[in-house]
Amino acid sequence: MALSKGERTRERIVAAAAPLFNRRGYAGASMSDLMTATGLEKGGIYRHFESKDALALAAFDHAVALHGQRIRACVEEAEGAVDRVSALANALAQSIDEGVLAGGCPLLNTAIESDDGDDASYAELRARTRTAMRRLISYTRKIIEAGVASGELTARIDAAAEAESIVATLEGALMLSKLYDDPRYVRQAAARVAVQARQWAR
Amino acid sequence: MALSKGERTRERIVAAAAPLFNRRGYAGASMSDLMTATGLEKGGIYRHFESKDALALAAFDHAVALHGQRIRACVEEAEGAVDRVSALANALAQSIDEGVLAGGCPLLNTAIESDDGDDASYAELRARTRTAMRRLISYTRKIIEAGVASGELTARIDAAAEAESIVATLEGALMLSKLYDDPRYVRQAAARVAVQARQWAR
Amino acid sequence: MALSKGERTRERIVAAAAPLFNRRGYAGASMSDLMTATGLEKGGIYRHFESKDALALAAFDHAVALHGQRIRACVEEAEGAVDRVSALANALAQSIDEGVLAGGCPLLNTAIESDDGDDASYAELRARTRTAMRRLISYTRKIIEAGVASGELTARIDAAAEAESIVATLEGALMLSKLYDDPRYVRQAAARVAVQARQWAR
Amino acid sequence: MALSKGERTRERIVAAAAPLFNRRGYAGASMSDLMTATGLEKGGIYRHFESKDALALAAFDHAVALHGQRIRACVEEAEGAVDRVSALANALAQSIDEGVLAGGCPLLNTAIESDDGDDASYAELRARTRTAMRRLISYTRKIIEAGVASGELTARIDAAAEAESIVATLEGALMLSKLYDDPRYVRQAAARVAVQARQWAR
DNA sequence: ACCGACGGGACCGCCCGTTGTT
DNA sequence: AACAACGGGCGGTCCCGTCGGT
Repeated sequence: MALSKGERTRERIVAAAAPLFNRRGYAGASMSDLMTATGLEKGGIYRHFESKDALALAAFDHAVALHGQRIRACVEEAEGAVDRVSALANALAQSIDEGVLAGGCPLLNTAIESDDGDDASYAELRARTRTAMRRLISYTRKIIEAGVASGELTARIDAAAEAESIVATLEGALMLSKLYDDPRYVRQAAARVAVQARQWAR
Repeated sequence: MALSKGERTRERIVAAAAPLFNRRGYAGASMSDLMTATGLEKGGIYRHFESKDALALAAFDHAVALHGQRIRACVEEAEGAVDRVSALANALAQSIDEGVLAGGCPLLNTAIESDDGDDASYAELRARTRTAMRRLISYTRKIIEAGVASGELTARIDAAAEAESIVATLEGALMLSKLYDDPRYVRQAAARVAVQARQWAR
Repeated sequence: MALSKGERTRERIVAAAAPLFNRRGYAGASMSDLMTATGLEKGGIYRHFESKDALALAAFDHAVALHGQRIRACVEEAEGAVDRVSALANALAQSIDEGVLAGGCPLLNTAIESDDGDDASYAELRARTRTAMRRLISYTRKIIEAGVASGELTARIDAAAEAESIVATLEGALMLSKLYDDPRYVRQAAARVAVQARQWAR
Repeated sequence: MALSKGERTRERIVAAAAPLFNRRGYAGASMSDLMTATGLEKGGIYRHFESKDALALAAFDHAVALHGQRIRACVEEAEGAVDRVSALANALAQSIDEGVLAGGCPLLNTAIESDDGDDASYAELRARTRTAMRRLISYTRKIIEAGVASGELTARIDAAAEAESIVATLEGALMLSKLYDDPRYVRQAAARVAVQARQWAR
């Protein structure tokens, strides 16, 4: 399918910018960094994005899309709610692996960086983070609800609350794993989520 | 009074800088911000700190100390492992309340901001965050262990793993509450931790 | 035309910076001074030089090149060792003339300013000054040696020592002329050098 | 004899400031440097000098006095114009020795640093340098004149011109010795001066 | 007599963004 | 479509000097 040269360049820029923003943060990544990462001069970048903010948003969307795709891919390989919940936990846990998206889970990073209520330039980034996080929680909830509907999981659980808890636990564990540069924390958290899912199945 | 004028000013600066750094991040808070926050000119600040980095570290230590004191105070009011674990969860959950320390839990914030391995200026901040987080987890573990030792809690649990899980869950929930500006997430997480602690008591 | 716009601007900056550094010294000339001298904003200058140091080095090289060219031009007009030595002395003496290079002999200035052993930022400047001075002395020596070889000058003189002495005398006299804003000292020194050269010819 | 405590401190400051200014230059030595060199706080220094300029002038005078005393002491040990001229040359050559006055001959240094005609703050320093240099040349001239008057030296020489030439040569050689961190240049220059003085005696 | 606290300003370096120019 | 040149401004740091205190 035909992307024009300009569109391909745009994609290249976004793909190069995403890990950079994810590692250094939106404010921490400079146009200089982006220039070296993309191999383009400033003019070349500004041709495709009207501002650094606009590029940051595109890069964030790209990162979130990658992140979401990987999670959905893992989940859809599994069958049944228990396995799917486990798969989702494992997939989220893999966010720390370099190679997936350098810098870890973009939702976590952006949620923390863009939390300053005053700053206007973060508003849109924050809004998108909220939406993406909502989607992640909602996706988790639907997996649980499907399990309940099919009878695989007990009806006594509150799917919405459990979904929030799962995401919170995993993101918190991701933070610890990043802090200590040690995957143990997320792995353990993912294992716990899997255990709990199995308990819901009894 | 034991503090000289300079020492008092130093404390004032640190006290004013701590929430600023905690909200805007270490890189995001500028010396200009610090000047307006402290009411001092740049020269006055640099009299007490040899660099912005040094001030940031002092402010971080201050924030962590405040954070830790508040938690310990809550915990020590409670009796018994179950209540103490619940108290700790509630105390951590209060980190989002403005008024305690604007900007939320400093450990969470710094862990995320200082995660770029390359940056040399973050190294010390990161090291201190690790130590402080280790202490928080360790403190939690000791509460559980004391409960096990006294027979209040079942010996079947792995205190270290549970402590890590509790902290991860609460920090992850703090992130969600900050993202959505809604205390619901942390409150729910704290409630869950309390429920689980009660289950260990049976 | 062989120079691009950027290269021309770079030359303009160097040409404007050279007399400024030569007059005020490397540390004494500020970026503000350079901005007004070049008519560019800081951003425009930093486009062409990565630091003030780099610009200072380029300006020094430029000054030395100008200085050397003028001397060589004077010397090459003369025939015979005696006249050439005299021409070199006169050319060096002209270093004080404003219009040639404001601020006097760059070798003298830089040798004095960059003499603090501790300062790292002066190291390269100092190294280049040494090289340039070595070249000046060496150039003088070769003129004398050529005179000896052709039989014009007596073989009893030590060309290397005489070259050093000539340069030392002229530079010292330049210093006096600058101090008193009076060309008498260098003129007299140049005259002496010429007299001595004539004595070598007998 | 009785100097008050304040006067002694003042002397201490000047003695500590002199080598510092001589090495780093007037502008290059900061009040911070002076504080560490003197062991005093800023307030302690400004109690005795109304400005950095005033201290610099006092330090310059001190340096020049030291310098002059050493030279006169060397000269007065010698008898006869030839030996005295040689002694003066040797004494001046010793200016490069650390331990005498770190940073070399203060006249040379100040003459070069304060040569920017525009700068008002250098005016007084420059004026004093002129006076001190005039004195040095004049002192040299008088030694020669005394030799002529006593019949030790030929009357065919122009004492004033020879004095200027001697000082110029030695200062120029000092510059070379400082540049290359090699006493050879000044030593050779001093030897040449001695040889010439002996020729005047025939 | 000396210390310590602070102000206000200048320093260099880097930032992001715009505008000609290939 | 991309580069290269440049503007204007803010970043942290260090400067010199004053002034209240001891």
